Amino acid sequence: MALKEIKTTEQKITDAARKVFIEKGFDGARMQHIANEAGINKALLHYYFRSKEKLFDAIFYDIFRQFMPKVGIIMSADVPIFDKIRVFVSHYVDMLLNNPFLPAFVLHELSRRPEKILNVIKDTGVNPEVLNNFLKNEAEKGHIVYIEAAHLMVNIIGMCVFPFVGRPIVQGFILGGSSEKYGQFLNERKEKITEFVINALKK
Amino acid sequence: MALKEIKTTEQKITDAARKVFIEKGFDGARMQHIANEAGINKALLHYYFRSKEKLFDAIFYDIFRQFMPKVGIIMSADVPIFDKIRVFVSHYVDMLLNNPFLPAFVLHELSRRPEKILNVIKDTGVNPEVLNNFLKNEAEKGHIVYIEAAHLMVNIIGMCVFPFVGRPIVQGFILGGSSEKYGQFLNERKEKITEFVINALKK
DNA sequence: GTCTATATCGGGATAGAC
DNA sequence: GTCTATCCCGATATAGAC
Repeated sequence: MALKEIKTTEQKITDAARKVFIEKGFDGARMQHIANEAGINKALLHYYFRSKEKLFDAIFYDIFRQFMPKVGIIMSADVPIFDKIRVFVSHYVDMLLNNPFLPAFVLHELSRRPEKILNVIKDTGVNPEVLNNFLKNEAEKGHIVYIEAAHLMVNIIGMCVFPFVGRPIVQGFILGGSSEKYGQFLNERKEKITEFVINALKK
Repeated sequence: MALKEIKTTEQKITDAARKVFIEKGFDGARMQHIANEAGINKALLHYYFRSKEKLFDAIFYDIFRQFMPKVGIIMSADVPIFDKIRVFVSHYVDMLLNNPFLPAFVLHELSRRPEKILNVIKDTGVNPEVLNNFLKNEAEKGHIVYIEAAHLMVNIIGMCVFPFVGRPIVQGFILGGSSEKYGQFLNERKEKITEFVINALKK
């Protein structure tokens, strides 16, 4: 964000909505709260977006895109497989560190209203076929053991996402409650995940 | 459930509450809906449990316990490490297959009200120290590469849970939308996860 | 475009009869 | 213990002045 920027009212609203929705979820969010956060009043929300639902839709797509890993882009780079993985995990975990509450929000809203995904399937495509062929190829060359793209992707994303979406469990149970330990744990994740995945793929 | 069982009203209520809360989340659930599901009326809900919040608390602990992996029990069995992992993943994924919407619910509610975890920290302890010592031991014997218990557990749980909590994404994007493919994918998970983890731990 | 005031309704909670 | 009827607040949404 630039320093002297002047936000339009619409931007103020969407910024506020984004924040409150992520924090509270659709059902838990209050229009009043969003208005306060934006420094305006409720009526204006409805002037710009006709309903809570429409306001939600207006922000959800962007949030979803942010959550969706940029698998395609990274995978198409012309670097060895292990480097691809390193780069992907590093980028993705960085995004999560900057938006720690994003995964819980996206996953919950999608679970509650799976239809929403239809509004959102556009250019967000992941195309596992490309990755699949690549993996097959690498396996034939003997660089890695064979694994289907879908399973590999779900494995990696699951490992990246869980510490965030399951923070209370990880911090409270696995790490004994300490918030410092949790921070430390997160810092180690990138490396640990990369290591783990690469080991799993080695012959 | 036995065939001729006679449910007490309280059981009818908690069963209904469990179902509706898991489906809709706390904020999305309606007392009316729960009453309908239980075949009674709203007033009776308040007669048994004084408030929505208290009703929620009454069911949440059990659900949470179900979600928490029984790491301790399985890990204390006197079998080789790879068998432990096999058994754990198998048990845990089976539970998820039987309760596919449970993880999204638990993770969302805990994220929204992390204090709730205090009500729930009782005998659910996981004790990673035991597992940690075990892993250290196995590593020293040269059976596996060393890995911290916390990271291993988070890795495994993340891989198990993500296909469920992220169903719309997995099915919609990674698998192209087909619900058959998704079912097939789930069936493969147990084996794929076990394989992946064991490979990652091998020297 | 932005505000205040208000309509409208849904949903949690209670009163009270049976 | 279980029901019907009702209270009452909070939240979305709209009307209308400026």
